[in-house]
Amino acid sequence: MSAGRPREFDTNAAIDKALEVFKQKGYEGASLPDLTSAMGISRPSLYAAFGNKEELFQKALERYNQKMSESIGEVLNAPTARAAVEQLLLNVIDNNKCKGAKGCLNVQAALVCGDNAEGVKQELSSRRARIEWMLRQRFERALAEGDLPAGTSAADLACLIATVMYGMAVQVNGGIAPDTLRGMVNMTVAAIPQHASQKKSA
Amino acid sequence: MSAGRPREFDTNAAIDKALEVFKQKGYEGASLPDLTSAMGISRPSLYAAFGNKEELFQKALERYNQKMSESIGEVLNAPTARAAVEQLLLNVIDNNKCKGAKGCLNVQAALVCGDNAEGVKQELSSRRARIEWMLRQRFERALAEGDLPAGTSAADLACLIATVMYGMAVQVNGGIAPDTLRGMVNMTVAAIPQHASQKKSA
DNA sequence: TACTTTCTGTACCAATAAGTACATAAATAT
DNA sequence: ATATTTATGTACTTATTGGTACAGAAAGTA
Repeated sequence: MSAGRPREFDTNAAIDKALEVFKQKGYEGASLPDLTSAMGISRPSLYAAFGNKEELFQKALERYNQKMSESIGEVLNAPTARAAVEQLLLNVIDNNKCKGAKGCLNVQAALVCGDNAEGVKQELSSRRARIEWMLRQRFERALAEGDLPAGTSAADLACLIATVMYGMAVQVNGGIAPDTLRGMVNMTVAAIPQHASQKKSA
Repeated sequence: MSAGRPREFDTNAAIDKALEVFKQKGYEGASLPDLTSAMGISRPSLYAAFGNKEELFQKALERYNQKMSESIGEVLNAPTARAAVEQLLLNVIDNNKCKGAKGCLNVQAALVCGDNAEGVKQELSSRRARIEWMLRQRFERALAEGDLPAGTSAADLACLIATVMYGMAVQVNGGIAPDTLRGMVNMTVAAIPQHASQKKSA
């Protein structure tokens, strides 16, 4: 181990605590006292370990998106686009059932902000775009495999699913019981184009 | 006219200016200097005329939702649920084509916030619920009229359309070109249940 | 004209924001 | 044991936040 007094807290655990605060209050709404008290460390320790508030946020954001990408990547391995989307949206429901901050960091951390946080806002927008791109890739594959009917726009479908996901983040953030979203998830899944032969009657 | 020096600015015009700022930067992100400079009035004038920042916001919010309700109410007069939804979502696109702050005040003004703004956040949530309720009412009527197939859940459908609307707010706020949303609006409209006899082939 | 009422602008206040200086504590390296 | 390196906690600084006191200006009323 390198010389010097060892850090008394676990860096990743601290980041996870910070992530919760950012998710709950947003980037700007999370004050330094909010963060330090949740992380259980003093202000100078935070600065020593993470640089500053924005760098801390970026690290939390990176961690969040790493888990997110991994989870989505797994889900998109489902055999059909339809099954993948269903699991994707049901996961959103599940992830918001456990106690803790509700919603999606990529959506709500800085949807709007003061001038100082414009950079953060843009970063979030690009993170969302990345996820939308994953969806699109999956749908293009489905199209190539004949899983989705020819003529379907992978881009439009990806946009729809992403849009529904963002909307779900707003809904759960607003306090809706996650399970209440089940029905609308089913309708969304049903909206995915399929070949006439696959359609089941109501 | 009542005695005393007359106000040198138009109250409603000032509120509209404030509304733009709140839409762009959110309730907390909009600083007093941001507001006063946009409104073209001094800080004490703002306080004299509107009370304080939160009251000003509430007035802006009320104005926004008044226009919103009116517009949605009109759109929902369309003969079918499907036509109503289509126009509703196309209006979202149109409203974000003109320059100015993008998105929806009810969604982004305080999706997350510091402790002081919890009240505002809740108010926004209830404003959204009110709009969702309008949708639901319309769908229940459609159900009663046989416009929507029996067995359709008006609540779930209202939830879906509202969720898509919120998601669209996130999308346009993130900088997407409004027209890019056209395709996904079409898919959303196509997702509205209809009788088998009405379905047109792809 | 004098008086009252209300608005406007400068200049301020207390509270809080993010960020840091510095002395001290705790570890490793020699 | 001593020196070195790094972490910690108290206490501070500067900038900005929302909010206000107060003097002066502009109107109506008598």
